[in-house]
Amino acid sequence: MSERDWRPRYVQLAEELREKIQRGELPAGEPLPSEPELAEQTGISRTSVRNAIRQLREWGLVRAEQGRGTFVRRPKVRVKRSNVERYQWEKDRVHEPEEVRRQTGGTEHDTGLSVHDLKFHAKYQEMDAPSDLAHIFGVRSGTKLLQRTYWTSAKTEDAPLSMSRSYLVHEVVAKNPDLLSDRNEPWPGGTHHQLSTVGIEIDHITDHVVARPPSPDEADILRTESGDWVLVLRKISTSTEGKVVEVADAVYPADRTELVYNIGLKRWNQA
Amino acid sequence: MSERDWRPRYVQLAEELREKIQRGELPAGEPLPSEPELAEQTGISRTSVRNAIRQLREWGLVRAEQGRGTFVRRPKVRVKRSNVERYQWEKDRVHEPEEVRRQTGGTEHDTGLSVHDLKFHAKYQEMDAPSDLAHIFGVRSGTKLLQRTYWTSAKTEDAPLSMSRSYLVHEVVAKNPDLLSDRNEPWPGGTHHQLSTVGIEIDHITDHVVARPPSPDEADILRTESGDWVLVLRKISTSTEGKVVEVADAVYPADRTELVYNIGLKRWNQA
DNA sequence: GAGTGGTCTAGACCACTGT
DNA sequence: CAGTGGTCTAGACCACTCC
Repeated sequence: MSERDWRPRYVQLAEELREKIQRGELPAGEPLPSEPELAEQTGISRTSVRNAIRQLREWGLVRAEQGRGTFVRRPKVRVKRSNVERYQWEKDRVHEPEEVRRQTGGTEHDTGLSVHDLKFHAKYQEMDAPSDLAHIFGVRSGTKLLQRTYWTSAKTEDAPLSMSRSYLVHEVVAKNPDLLSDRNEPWPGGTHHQLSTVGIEIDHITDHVVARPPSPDEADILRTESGDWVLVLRKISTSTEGKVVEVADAVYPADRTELVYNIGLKRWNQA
Repeated sequence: MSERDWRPRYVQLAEELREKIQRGELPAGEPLPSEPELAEQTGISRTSVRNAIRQLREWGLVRAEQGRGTFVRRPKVRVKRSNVERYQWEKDRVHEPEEVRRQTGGTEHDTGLSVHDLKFHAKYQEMDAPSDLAHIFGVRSGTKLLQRTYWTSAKTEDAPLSMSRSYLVHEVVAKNPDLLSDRNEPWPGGTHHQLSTVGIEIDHITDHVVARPPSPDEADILRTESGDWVLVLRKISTSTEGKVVEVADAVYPADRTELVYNIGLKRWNQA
């Protein structure tokens, strides 16, 4: 006598399919049986079958494609971002000769893809500081900011995408008019070099990491599935004079991203 | 003549309710109209109303409670974890006198809650190293590990919860038998002090941050909503001798957590 | 017991994909 | 064109909460 299974039928079906997928019985890329087929096989209604499939989608195991079928997703390879090393690398790059700086940008360094795999987009806009940014910069709400939006689109499928917004105090960077136009992007040497042209050196950077559901435009650019989340990294850069000079928000698809931070500790015997 | 709205009706309803919530017309804590009520008001079926509400749940805006109603969630306050400072603090604490070490543990430091608000749980188990952990520790698969599971449950509502698993190589810590039993938890001075009793000093720590849907037991302990994700932090500690001595996985509710990393950069003029 | 959300059915039409 | 997933209806019964 086996015990009665009190779980809802759609949960039971979802679990069955999950096990089949994880045992490799339904390999990645393969379609599930169609919804009417599953309904007939299991003797439950199509609505409940759809409920089970919705569960599998929330678990990130399958992806439904309109008119084609529902397919087992291949496990996402997470792209590692080591920001401690990356930020130092970006800073060091400023004193390289221009032809070296031209060869790789931050994005290529992030993704490991070459310039040829990526399309780079940049857009500059002026805006009034909302209260949270004003507070971080230590300026009054409504102070003019330069907002720079960057996104990359990959030519190859399954490549990691990203989207970021950077904020600078307009008055600070306006000393060099070249910094105000997106026609100068991609700037060889990146933000560190841009800021160095107005006499700013960055002393330290603080990363703030949160995860949340994507906004509609983020979902669009990153091509996330329904139920996916994004990792949001707010990078706050402080100059050697102790002023916050840049705030940058980067948005990554959470299931394809791993952030790595290396932290050295003081030795006891050197205290 | 207004244009026809081609979006599905449940999406339209979801958007309408989202706007009402964000305009404050439906304040946090208030119930939505019941499902039959919404169905009647809008003239669509209850199934479609439920679809709209599912959308709002995925957006994290509402929470459904069986038998009571569907309520507007109050925006979650994120608990900040500054691991750079925290890890150094934990290391420094080892050389404090025992009565000081006894007063606060890592958990209290994390959450800002006092000992009285939290129930602390610890469980030790032996296990054979799975291949990923074996690879990190640099030992053979199947090597005996000590697995330590910690979780806190809060007495007050809405308090941040957490759950973590720590792994040590059994042979390494067995030199001090006190380290093998969970009856000695909470250990004054934490892992740094525990390891110091077998002659180990930690030199640096690497944090690996990913986000994913919770496993069923994680969802249970953290009381996450369906559709919520968790932040998983894998902390890898390396000794002054260059060996990985501890791997610890901490799981946090993603919508209540913010991780902060402070990164100092080398000065140009000191190069 | 009345009202809530959770599960479930047996249909229907639609938009999209492939051949 | 047939077959897929997406939307939608009009019912039904259940488990749970609160009075």
